[in-house]
Amino acid sequence: MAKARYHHGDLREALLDAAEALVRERGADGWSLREASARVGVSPSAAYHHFGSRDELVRALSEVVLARLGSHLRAAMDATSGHGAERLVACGRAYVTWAVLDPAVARLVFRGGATEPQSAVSPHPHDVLTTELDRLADTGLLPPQARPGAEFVVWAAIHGLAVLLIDDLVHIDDRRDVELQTERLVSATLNGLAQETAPPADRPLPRTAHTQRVAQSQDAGPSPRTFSP
Amino acid sequence: MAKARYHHGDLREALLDAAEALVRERGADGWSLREASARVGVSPSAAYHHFGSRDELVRALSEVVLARLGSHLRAAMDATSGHGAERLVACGRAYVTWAVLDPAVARLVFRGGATEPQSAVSPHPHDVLTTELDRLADTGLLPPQARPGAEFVVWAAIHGLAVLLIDDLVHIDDRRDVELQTERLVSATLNGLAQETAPPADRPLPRTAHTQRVAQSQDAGPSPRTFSP
DNA sequence: CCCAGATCTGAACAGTGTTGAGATTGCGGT
DNA sequence: ACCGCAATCTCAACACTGTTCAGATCTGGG
Repeated sequence: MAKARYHHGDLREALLDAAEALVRERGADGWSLREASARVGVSPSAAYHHFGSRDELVRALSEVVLARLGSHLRAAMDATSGHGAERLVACGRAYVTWAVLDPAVARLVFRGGATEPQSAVSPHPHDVLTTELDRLADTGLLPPQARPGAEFVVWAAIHGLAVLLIDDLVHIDDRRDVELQTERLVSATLNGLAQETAPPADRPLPRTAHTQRVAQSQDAGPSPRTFSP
Repeated sequence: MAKARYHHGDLREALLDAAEALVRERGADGWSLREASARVGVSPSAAYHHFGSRDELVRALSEVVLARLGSHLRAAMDATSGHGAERLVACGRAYVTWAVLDPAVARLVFRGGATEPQSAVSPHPHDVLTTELDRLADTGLLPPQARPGAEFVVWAAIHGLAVLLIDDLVHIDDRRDVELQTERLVSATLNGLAQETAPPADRPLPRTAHTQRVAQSQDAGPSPRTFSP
């Protein structure tokens, strides 16, 4: 392979791959830029022609993996023959199982924080959830008054279980038990939402970090990113 | 203040305080052991007489903060005049609000991972949740068949929202809206649990990382900490 | 063919966690 | 009151980190 070449060819991609492998081997924080560069066979400073900093590498990797997770979720749902709620349960199961099977990478991605607004993380897991809940509302399985913002309730539940597991705050030995627990969680959440009557008039609508430009053009005012304590 | 003294007096506590302040100022990872030592007025190596490593400092700090969160939750529940579900809603509100108001420290603690089994994190947030759900089951608001493991469902939901917010994956501008979203989440989860019929016979019971010695003496076999993929 | 610009190297900088040898101190026993 | 021992802290050093920058090397388009 083009090893002795002065120009690498596709160093950017190679660094992303090496970083991902290192995360998997040594944990989300147990690796260095220099190590990834060395593994690719390149000097440490070469990386700075493709990423402005180590953090930028991490963000780029996060976006790649997040998009992969998105299509994984979609595929898991489509592989289900079930109707209605079963698809959403499959989605949650895929989400949690994915995190548990690749905990280091999951930690990195979930902790990566907000991705760039213009970044094309597609399909974003949140969007997958959103379209599925739309489907449930159309089917009538989810009453219309419970639909707005329901994706955040479901996402919080699923994400919470995944994070509790990969951070070792909760421990489940068997993989099958992880799935059972996830199914219970999603079912309970969905049933709870279905039971909702009229929402309060001022129910808040959260925003995802990967907001698209469309939403930006609507509200001109600068949206504060922090609370005033 | 004993400043020029060779022996500090209570360096361990001082380092914990300095570290917490640094986390709050510069983020969960934006500080160094050396910086904390310098702020306390002590050489970097002095810290190693109280903590085996930087990670050990972080773990110790996590346990302190986690215990503080536990009693904060208990206090928030006791401050509620409401009966039944309202107490649990107050607990969730306190959990999420606490995280959002001190995001850097919350990140550190939640990411700290499993605390030492013998560590006396008391009261642990998970235990607060557990006893409250016991109360709900006793009152009859939560059917008995839904009780086992219900704390993990509720915890996952609450924790998920908190983590999504502090990691900037979801954004809610106003603090009041955070509370409203939390209330919806807890109510929905609890209602969903209340609707549960008989559970599957082999429903898994997760374990918290802060397992107490009692549980250890029951099962003699070594409990594997990882899944086999 | 040739050279502008992208790409990579090498050496350097400040800062990090961690270690080990020695200085300083407080405390319990005589 | 003293001594010695163990706890506590300092100092200097190690290997390693992210990052910068001047210069070497390659590549594609005129």
